[in-house]
Amino acid sequence: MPAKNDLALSSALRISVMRLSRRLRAERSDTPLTLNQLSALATLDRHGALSLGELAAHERVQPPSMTRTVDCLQELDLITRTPHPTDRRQVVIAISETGIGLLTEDRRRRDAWLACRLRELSPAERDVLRDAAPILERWAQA
Amino acid sequence: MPAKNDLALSSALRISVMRLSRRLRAERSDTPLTLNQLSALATLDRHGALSLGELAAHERVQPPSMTRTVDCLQELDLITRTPHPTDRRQVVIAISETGIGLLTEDRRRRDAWLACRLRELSPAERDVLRDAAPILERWAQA
DNA sequence: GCAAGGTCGTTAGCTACGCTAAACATGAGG
DNA sequence: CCTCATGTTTAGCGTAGCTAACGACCTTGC
Repeated sequence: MPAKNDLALSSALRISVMRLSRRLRAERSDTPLTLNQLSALATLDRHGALSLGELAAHERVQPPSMTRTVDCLQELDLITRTPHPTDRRQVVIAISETGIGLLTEDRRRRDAWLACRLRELSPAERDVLRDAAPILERWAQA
Repeated sequence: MPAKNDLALSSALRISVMRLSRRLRAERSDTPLTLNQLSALATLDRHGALSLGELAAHERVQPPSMTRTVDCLQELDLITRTPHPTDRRQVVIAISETGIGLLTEDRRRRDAWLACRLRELSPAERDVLRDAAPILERWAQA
């Protein structure tokens, strides 16, 4: 398969991903959190406490952007900001009990749109996406 | 496979898609156009002239958002706004010669990041994405 | 005909969420 | 100490989505 097909494929993927992200952004549940805030919270849940810079790197975002996200999460008592034990420049962000509660409570409801779409697929199609997800994930982190 | 795996899958897909869209937005080429403007232009190229409302629907966007996108494209003479022949409320948007030129000229350069990533994949992985793309595309349009 | 109400596009104003540049605070080394 | 590097925040900007409201225009019912 020559490069021509790859170009068409990348174009299709690009447009689909952009539209799907818009779609997902609109399909958020009734929590007060945006998808980005939820994503940061989930990252803290999965990886444990992180410095602001590490969290920003995980979310592929510049530190100033993460500061604002964290500000909002702290406002809602979903995370805690504590000074780093040895390096007082750093700030350690950790998910709070309230945050964990919201996350587990929300995991049942969020992704409703995607989960619903998944159920509409054939098993073969689901398998395709199961294979594709790690590739997209790798790209998103690269 | 029970619903639990589907939930994990939808969660992984959601986060990947959101991060990838951020990534793609940052990796735009040196054209003066954003990815959304390019997407709208490509839609006009593929589907021919559309009313603003139709174009907005195609792009899964509300009409006011599309008005602004189209304003910008018209500023650059990439599209034309003409009154609808019979219904003077509507506006017909069509890609211009300049727009087609920019599109074909740009198709070679854009998607560089994704195309580059595609080349890094094994043939099997490319096939996975080739299968996955239509599914994502269907979702994005649904 | 013509007034009432619906549709299409635009304008105005809001929010979310990225970014860079620069300020501030702290740590490390000469 | 003084300087320079590093981590976070502040300030300001840009893009792109949304809803609400408005004007222009069609359609319909009287």
